[in-house]
Amino acid sequence: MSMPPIDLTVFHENGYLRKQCRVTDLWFWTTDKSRDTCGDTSEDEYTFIGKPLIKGYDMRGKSLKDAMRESFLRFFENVEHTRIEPYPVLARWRDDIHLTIASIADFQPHVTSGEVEPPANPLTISQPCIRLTDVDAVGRSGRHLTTFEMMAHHVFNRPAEGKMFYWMEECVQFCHDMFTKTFGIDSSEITYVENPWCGGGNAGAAVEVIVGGLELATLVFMNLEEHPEGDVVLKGDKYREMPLQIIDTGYGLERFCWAAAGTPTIYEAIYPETVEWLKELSGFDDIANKWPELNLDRVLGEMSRLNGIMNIEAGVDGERLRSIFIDRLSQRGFVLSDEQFSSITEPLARIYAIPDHLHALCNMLGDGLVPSNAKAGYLARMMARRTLRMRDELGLEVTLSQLATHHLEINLGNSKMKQTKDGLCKILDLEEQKYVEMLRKGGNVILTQLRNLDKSSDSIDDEILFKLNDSHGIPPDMVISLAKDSGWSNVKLRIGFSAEMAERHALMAKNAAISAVEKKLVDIPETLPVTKSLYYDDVQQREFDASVLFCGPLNGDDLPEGATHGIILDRTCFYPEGGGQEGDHGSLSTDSNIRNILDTRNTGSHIVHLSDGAFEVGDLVHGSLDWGRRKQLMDHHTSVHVVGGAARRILGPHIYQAGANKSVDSARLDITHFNRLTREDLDAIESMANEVIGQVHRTDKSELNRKDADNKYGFDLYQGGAPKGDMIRVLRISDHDVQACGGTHHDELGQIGSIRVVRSSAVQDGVERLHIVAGQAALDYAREQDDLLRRTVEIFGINSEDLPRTAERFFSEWKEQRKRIEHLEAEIVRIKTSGGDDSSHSKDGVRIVVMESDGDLKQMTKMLKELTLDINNPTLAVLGSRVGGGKLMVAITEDTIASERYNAVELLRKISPLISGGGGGRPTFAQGGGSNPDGLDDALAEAKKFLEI
RNA sequence: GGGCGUUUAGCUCAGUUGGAAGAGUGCUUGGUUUGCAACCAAGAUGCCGGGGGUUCAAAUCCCCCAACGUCCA
Repeated sequence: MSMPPIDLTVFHENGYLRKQCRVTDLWFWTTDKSRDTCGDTSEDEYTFIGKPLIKGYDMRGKSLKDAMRESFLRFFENVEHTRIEPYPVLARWRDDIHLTIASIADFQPHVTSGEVEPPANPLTISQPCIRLTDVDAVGRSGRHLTTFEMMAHHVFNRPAEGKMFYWMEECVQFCHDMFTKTFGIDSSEITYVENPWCGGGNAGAAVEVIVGGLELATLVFMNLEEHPEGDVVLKGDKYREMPLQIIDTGYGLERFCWAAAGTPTIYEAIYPETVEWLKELSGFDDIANKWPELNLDRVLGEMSRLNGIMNIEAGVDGERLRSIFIDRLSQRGFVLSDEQFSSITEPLARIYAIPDHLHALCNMLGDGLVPSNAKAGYLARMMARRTLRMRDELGLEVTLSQLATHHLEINLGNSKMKQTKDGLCKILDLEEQKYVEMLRKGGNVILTQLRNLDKSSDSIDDEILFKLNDSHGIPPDMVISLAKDSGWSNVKLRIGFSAEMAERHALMAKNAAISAVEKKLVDIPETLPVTKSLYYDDVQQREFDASVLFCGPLNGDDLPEGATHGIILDRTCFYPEGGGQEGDHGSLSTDSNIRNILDTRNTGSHIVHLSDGAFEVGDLVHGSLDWGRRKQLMDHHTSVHVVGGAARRILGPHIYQAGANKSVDSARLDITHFNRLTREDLDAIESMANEVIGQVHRTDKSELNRKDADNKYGFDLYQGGAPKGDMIRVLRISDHDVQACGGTHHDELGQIGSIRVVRSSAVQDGVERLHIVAGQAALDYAREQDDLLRRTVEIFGINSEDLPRTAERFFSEWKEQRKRIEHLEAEIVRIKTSGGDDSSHSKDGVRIVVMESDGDLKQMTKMLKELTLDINNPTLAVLGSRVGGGKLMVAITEDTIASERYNAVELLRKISPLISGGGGGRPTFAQGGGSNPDGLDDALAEAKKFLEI
């Protein structure tokens, strides 16, 4: 069975007919009897350019968006939907995506899986989203954006429980009423296209709403899940109906604005001030004025209409596309030369893309993101770099932070942001510095790579271009333009190169996606009851009684030494490794048996005790915790929260936990920050942390359902990653820090004693690791440091306060003396080689020296240098040494009769076999060695014999 | 998380096939000129990121580690 037709009363009542599109074969509903395309095909042009379809919205830019959004939300409020505040653009509650890419993403995975109740039902929202997949088309296509708001109404129905709010009929009715009544669009302009949707294991019927050739909304009726026994087949996969039936709609706010403005591109509808400003800054009017006969607005409108039907995908060959475009334009009476086309569209594409990119960047940084060279932070860096590059290509004399400041004022006024404006500007200034540094370094690399390339060459090797892009961040077209500036005036980028590079990246990503499946720790029967955890009720509990439910052999490579069996009990106060906190150790015993527990881990539902021996299922055991260890782990874990809160208060709102580890010896906390931390920063954090444990007596632990937790504390709660399940454990340390955390924590902060932030180190760009010791570990650390100092001071026989000065004196003296030794050695060499002893002979105007030395290679080299450097004393020198199996060196004064007459390599090859070795070098300098030092005398004698002295 | 690249004098960087560690700049001294980011000469400055291996011989080739950079997810 496939999808049945979508046949709704609302269509019939409004005079709609069901037809099949002759281009896409999709079924669609229209009021126009003669229409035979669905509206969103390569033959359906935009009808609203210059002729707005939505009347009564004369404003532009931010006020247009505000008005449009308000109208939408109010419409749905009036029909019993609850308005929900938008979620952040950084999807902190999810571990599968970095950015919020759709309004439904707010409710995935927990609400859509049915595990968690939605915040309201039905609800309406306008969710800012960022999608970077089409980033290359932004500015060029006239309609693509990386940042947009998805307006939506969502419904979560549970028909089996009698909770059915509404479904297709009502949904489409709402949609139709809104378009025709609130926005005054004529029914004849609207087509409803049936196009089933599937993705991520779910599927359902869906309707695309096309207005004036532009898709303004998609209504998805998600009621199917992938299942091998499902009876609905979609694109080859089987699906069955699921208990939760969701209406997922998406209305493009910016597209509404565009349809209301009728501007040539979407960018002029939503960022008019910025577009004007950038045109002015870049002198765009001068370009336009070069061809007064061109009516630019009409050309742009025509281009936009063309764009609407040409469907530019990323990676399409730019050159080819351009010629098609110019052809199509001329068919429509707009004759442009190649030059005209490029010099208009290229700067415009950048002018259009910059505000879009700034919008994404400001939103991401506003949510507290720190740019980085990895993970989510990289997305911000990429947007910053793209913006900077376009700025440079346009020749704009503004900094990135000035651009952002402008954007914040004009397009994001009154937005609620976590990051401060100063913080945002500081981050962008740093990004600009890094960008400039990258360009500077890249310039050097280009010159080095191209050194061997002929100046008249017209292309650069593919491999060089790939490497410059992938390793040094210089995109191919920038390489070309820099190369042109440096004298390779003919080089061009091969047509289709960028597409090839994208393909190559896609292939690499595909290969990398093949990942290993982890082995299960133990094979647990599915029916085993879930372990009851006792450690939350009383974190001080050290002893308990329980019965053994399961005992089996352990699998895996990372088992502690001696661990053989995994034991599952009905209840336990052993904390399993989780949230960066290591698992508990201790023992389990019966009257006759005692086993050591070497680690404790979690399989999701069961807590596995890693034991050094077995028990029988049904045994009653007494559990006993290694309390010293647990206390220390709790000291560290609770300290990490205290330190994290202190870092946020001192360094700024962008501080977010990027990872943590708590072991017995120390704890590590990785935080997002844009700079390396100084000792002063660490001292300030440390001081505040200790103040907090002095002032705040009790920690506040609560268990909330997710809906209430989100509501009460927001998404900063999920510093330690996205937790699973409906119930969230929250640890609150007064106003200092609130986090969702499943670890074990002290009830009284005073238990920690003291906290030391020992040092910080870099994890990746934008992430700083704090090394923390607390409680007994802090004491141990202090003792260790004292001990180090004491032992060092004893060696020098001084007081500890004199240590730095003394160490410095010793180091500089050592360096000085080392140098003096070298000089003295050189002096010895001079004395040895200048004397007229019997090792020196003269033959036909060439001094010949054959002697044994006792130095190493370096000293011998020095001696040879001394002997053969003087051009006025042509010399051939042979030195031998017994060091390391025997060494031989031959040197000849260059550019003299000596070098004409003798060949050092030849001579060396003659004599080196006598010490069982080989060697080589240049004609005037050869060296070799062997493994028979006793043959040295023979070798030197052979040399003398060969030289006839 | 994966791929690639870089690491050499205080700084910016060369270093070819494994065979005598370099340039520019800065520094010190002397001279010249004393409007100078001037000129001339001499000089000092290096665990060639760390560890292991191959080799008679490694800045150079191989392996491991680290820091930094970069592209992709």
